[in-house]
Amino acid sequence: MTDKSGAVVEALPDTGSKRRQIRPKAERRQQLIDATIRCIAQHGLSAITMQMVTREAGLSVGIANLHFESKDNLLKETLRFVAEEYHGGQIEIMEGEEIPDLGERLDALLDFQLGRGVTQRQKMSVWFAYYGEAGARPVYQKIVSTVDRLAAQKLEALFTDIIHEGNYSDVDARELATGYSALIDGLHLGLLVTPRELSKRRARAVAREFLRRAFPRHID
Amino acid sequence: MTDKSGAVVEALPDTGSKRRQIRPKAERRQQLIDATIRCIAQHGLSAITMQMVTREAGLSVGIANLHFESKDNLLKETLRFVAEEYHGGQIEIMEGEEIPDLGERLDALLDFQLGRGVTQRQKMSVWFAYYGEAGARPVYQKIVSTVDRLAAQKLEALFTDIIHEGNYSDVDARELATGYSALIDGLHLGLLVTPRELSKRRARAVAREFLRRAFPRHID
DNA sequence: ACCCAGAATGAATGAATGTTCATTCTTCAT
DNA sequence: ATGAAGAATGAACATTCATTCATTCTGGGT
Repeated sequence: MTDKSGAVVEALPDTGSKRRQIRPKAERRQQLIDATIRCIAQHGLSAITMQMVTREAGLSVGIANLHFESKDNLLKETLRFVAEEYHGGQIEIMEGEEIPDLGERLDALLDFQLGRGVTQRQKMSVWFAYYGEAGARPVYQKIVSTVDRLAAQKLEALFTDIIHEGNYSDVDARELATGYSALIDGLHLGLLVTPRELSKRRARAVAREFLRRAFPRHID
Repeated sequence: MTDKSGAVVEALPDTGSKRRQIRPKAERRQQLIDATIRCIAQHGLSAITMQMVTREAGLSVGIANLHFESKDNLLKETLRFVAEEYHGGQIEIMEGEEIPDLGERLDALLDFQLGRGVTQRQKMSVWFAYYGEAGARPVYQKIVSTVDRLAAQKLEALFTDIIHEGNYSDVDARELATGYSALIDGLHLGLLVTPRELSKRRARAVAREFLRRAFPRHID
């Protein structure tokens, strides 16, 4: 009825192609997940809207409910993707036989955990946005727990190997693995919330020092 | 017009007193902040509504905008309160001369950081809910940074004293303080997201082991 | 060249939410 | 006892958002 607010939607300034394109379902899903990640990083999980995400993806609003059945589901799948990407990368390094030397493998792990890919603000924002909601949403807890547990086991196994190889005494692999994981999480948090106080370089130095104290004959 | 949905609001089941009460501004503000904390813990920062908060506080909806000018402001003030409570508690222990022995002071700090008060799910949920949004909201970053910086300085000072007293060599107070803070944050995160994998007891053991490695003559 | 399965669109809808403000009520100084 | 200051209320309003679905369009198979 109200013609007053008839703002003309004439501009699709971003994507040059106005032509409608049909693409396979898997591709569209990934496109939407990627857009969701960018939106969460920029606006936060609580401010995100479907219009925001679909516009970021260069698609129409209806498509989100076509490929994901609801906003809730899109957010869930996005978390699953990010979690698997992060933990999958870790696991690949830890169990990969490509790096025979255990000390070097540790270094590679650290590089991955505090390197370019993971510590991009975008990824960290998404990561902690979900952690923030995890207290109230068991679904999120479950998704993270599942992949987290496997990574923790692999880390413990790697530490056990190193302890054996270096004849380190007075060191508990499980406890050390818990501590190292927590340290990395905490450093990510510091990089996100107080980037002024904690540079990426210093974060790496701190983590490396932790490992050096535990495994002096493998690091440095 | 629609009489159909005329649900009779007859029940105020929670608080027995139906009588309107006038209380000083400061008290009402705290009442609302406390209710906000409980709501965030239970429903998450992104699901919170003003009706939820004011009902939890046992007050009417209008009062929130009377004492805080907007929802945004209420959330901001709630973060400020939680941040100051946590960091204030730490600082009090660290600079307090009540505990002359430095090793015992460290232990007291650890008790506070991983003890009953702080690691209640309620408080942790709130803490990380805001961290999650910090990436997208500079206001939150600033509030946390301000109090965080002071606590970091006090911790570094305490570590410096301990290093001096114990003649520890090959230890950098600043780096160690960064690592310890990150470790504690990471353990809080673990307690929140994967409580099944990480018990409070084990979290304390992990943190204590970190300190013991650094200051063996002060801890244990 | 033609057709049609189903991918993509976006205006419309209804529900939910933050904010306002006219009104009611409480308290206390007088 | 009385009046005024202002604390508290909650129905009403305007806005925003997730979801729907009638319609349009595309591309491959024949």
